[in-house]
Amino acid sequence: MKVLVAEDDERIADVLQSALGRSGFEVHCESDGEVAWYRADTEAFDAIILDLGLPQMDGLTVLKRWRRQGVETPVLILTARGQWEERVEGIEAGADDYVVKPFHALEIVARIRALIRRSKGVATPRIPFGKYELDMRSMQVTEDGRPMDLTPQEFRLIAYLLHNRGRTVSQLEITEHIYRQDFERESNAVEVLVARLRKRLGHEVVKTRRGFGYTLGDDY
Amino acid sequence: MKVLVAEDDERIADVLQSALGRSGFEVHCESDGEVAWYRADTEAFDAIILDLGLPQMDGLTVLKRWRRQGVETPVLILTARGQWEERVEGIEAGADDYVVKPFHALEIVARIRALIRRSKGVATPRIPFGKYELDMRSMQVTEDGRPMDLTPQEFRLIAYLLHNRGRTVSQLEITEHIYRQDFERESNAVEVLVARLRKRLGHEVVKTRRGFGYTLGDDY
DNA sequence: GATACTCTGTAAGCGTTCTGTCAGCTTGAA
DNA sequence: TTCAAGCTGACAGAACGCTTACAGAGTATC
Repeated sequence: MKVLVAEDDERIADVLQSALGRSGFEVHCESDGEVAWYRADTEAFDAIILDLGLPQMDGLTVLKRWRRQGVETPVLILTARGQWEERVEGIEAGADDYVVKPFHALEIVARIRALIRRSKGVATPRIPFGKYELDMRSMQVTEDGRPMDLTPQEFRLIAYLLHNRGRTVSQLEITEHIYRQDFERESNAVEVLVARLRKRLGHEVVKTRRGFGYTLGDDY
Repeated sequence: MKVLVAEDDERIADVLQSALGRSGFEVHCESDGEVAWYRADTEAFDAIILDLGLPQMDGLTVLKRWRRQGVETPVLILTARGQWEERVEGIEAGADDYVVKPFHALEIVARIRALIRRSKGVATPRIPFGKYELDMRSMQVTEDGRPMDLTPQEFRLIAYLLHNRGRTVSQLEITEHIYRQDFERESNAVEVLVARLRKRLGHEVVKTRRGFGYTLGDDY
């Protein structure tokens, strides 16, 4: 699950990033309102955490523009204590939930989970695929209930594929989502990783689309 | 889709070329401002990525000249972190979007996609045609929902035709948009490619206009 | 600390698929 | 009917992805 955190206070952003990251979310932070707007306009996030007091373009404006352009991603807004007018405006502008600062990071995690669950119409922390099941909370894949020992990289790959069911994801996209930013592009690391994942879960789990990338197999 | 990358830093140019190339774009690089200006003035690109700090003729000048001469191709400018004056000037000079260095290559790809989508007036990344549907995001063509396995080149061709619905596109134009820069012009590769696409989607999908080029079939 | 083990990226070799080339054929316009 | 434009099938080189072996980094164990 990919979450966008639009927050200019670096301390808060760090706390959110770490809390969400530990809970298995892929977190992307932006501190500038206009940049945040662009990103959610061009990339598919599963949820957005939006601070209303952002530089360049304030949160409310950003939110209104998203909704006007058809961005339906659930948005949780952060407001300062006592600013109830902001909350009202936020909800009217299309926010799905709000949290008042200061907050417990875990509360945010819980609410984001709930938002995503509602928006997808599914209980998301556990994703079944074939005879397997991926559990984002415990960061494990189980086969008929028995836990399988995937390596961290393997887990990230299958999680990413499962979260992008029905799409074909390119090697480049995989690289950018599960590797460091400065990662060597000409390497065949992704191919090797796919091979290793297949060795564990069966060859059909990941389907190759030559020249395009990879998808989940038809039965998953 | 043909994209011009005007960037003098060879490392950055390489990263962009590879990222865009893998995402199905036809990429042409120029490191010199004046040459870049000339190319976009004389050739039809679908989008341009422009570094503002170019030798010979700086990016802003290039951009202004294009706009003055009626070049309407969407332009995404690259600026160094913190140079917000540059961004403002760029937007005022007619840029459609900007990205701050350093950036994720995939972000550029997403934004270029969005720019092209907007400039062509195609609201959604999914374009239905007959019983088929083309999805630019997942890079797939589906028939009644079932995915078809087109090769990368076949996919680029049908995508280009769909983006130019109602027009007849010449073989030369196709060559310029979906092949490498240095591609041999006397080859009959386009004819072969059209034949292969027809074999997959049915003969009527692409109509030949002898002496002029190809269009989508009447029913599409 | 030494040793063994796991994880993960690199590199080389191989098979498969893709795609441009070519030669011969068909089609359509004048 | 003629002839250039376009079509088609065979082929071969290139591109792409898979596999395997290996090595360095990190971690656990004693």
